Amino acid sequence: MRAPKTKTEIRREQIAQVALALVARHGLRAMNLAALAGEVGVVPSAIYRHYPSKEAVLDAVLDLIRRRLLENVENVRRDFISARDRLDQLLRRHVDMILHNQGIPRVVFSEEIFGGPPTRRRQVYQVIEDYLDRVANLVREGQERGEFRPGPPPETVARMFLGLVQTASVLRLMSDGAFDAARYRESAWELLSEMIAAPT
Amino acid sequence: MRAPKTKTEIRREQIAQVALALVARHGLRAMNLAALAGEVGVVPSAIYRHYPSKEAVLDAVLDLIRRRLLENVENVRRDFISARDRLDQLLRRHVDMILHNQGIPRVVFSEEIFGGPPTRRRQVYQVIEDYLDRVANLVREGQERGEFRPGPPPETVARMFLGLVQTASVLRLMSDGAFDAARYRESAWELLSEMIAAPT
DNA sequence: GCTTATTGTGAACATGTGTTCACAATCGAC
DNA sequence: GTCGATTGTGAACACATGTTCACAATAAGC
Repeated sequence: MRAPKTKTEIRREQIAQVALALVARHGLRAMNLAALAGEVGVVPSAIYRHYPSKEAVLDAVLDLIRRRLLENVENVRRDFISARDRLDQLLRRHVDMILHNQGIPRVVFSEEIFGGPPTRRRQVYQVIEDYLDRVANLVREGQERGEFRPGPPPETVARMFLGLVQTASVLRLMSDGAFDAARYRESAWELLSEMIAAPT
Repeated sequence: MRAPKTKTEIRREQIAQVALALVARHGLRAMNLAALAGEVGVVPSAIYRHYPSKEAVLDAVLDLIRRRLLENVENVRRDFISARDRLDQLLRRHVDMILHNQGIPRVVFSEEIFGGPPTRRRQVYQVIEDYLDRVANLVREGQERGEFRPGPPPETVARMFLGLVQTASVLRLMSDGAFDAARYRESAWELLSEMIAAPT
């Protein structure tokens, strides 16, 4: 049973997506060439027709993640006006995304990232910083409009925001899904939004 | 150059500590038997005189981490009275500990934990839950004493507390030490403590 | 339809790493 | 000091995994 020949652009995309899905289900370690090729329906050496190395596949996966993260911010900007709504919805979507695709935190916090070449670490750090910047901007705008009180540094709030997602995803992963991430998000957001809100 | 014979209890302890240090410096992947044995000053197969497997060494490392984490809570309880001081100091010490020994987050969030046998994941989850319980208790006591306002659920506050540490440690790791974790802790704690404080 | 570039295959190779085992050195009890 | 138990050594093994390469099948251009 030979796999049908497919144009390399399409295969590249397919491989990246399958890779992300693999990581989501069983961790980065499960993203080995045997499993990856198997899931694609191809033999391991065929991967090298489309990527020069496994490292390159990982890069593609990281790019996939980057795009999805920043896309969330843009969508929220488009769909909502008030800073509070935007943050609320962004948190909601970010947590949802991570619950449905645990590959993202698994990749971002993985050994291969920390232990790998410094280039990759910087690359991932850049993605996170980008994301943090945009969240901080949402906060800053809210302060300028008088929705939020001016005291809290937007960068700090953005990082605490990220902390909520991190905690939710780690506890979820650790507890085998038993941890109720949605409820935690709700409860924590109530406190966080109250913390930054303008006094009534 | 033959290594001196050492009683197994001492070697066991030594191996666990060296293992944790190795992870701290270069990630869990660096904790392989070659490096581990080399650092101990022994040949790889000698490790098996003291541990039945590498898995068992990891277990010992986890136990080391568990002890250090809970020890922090106890010390803070002993040294301070007010709930606010206790939380402040605990956060301070926890962040310090992680900055000085990044092996801890590296182990706790690593692939080997998530991907390994469910037993180990539950074991780590238990440690985190224990820790969260104790932090929640500090918060609860503060509320009962009137130091903190009664609204915020102690469990949520405890998880947000953990989120601060997580974010600090991840950003620190990612940025190659450039991220100023101490300043973030300070800034975030100011917001968090204000959030839970009793109205003046 | 023929040619050429592209994609897929299977086998082999290199490497890193956990583990076992027979043997040697050393320590402790008597 | 002798003897048995404990600890350390070196070599070999098993296994997973990334990678290469010669060859086969297929798609695309003319």
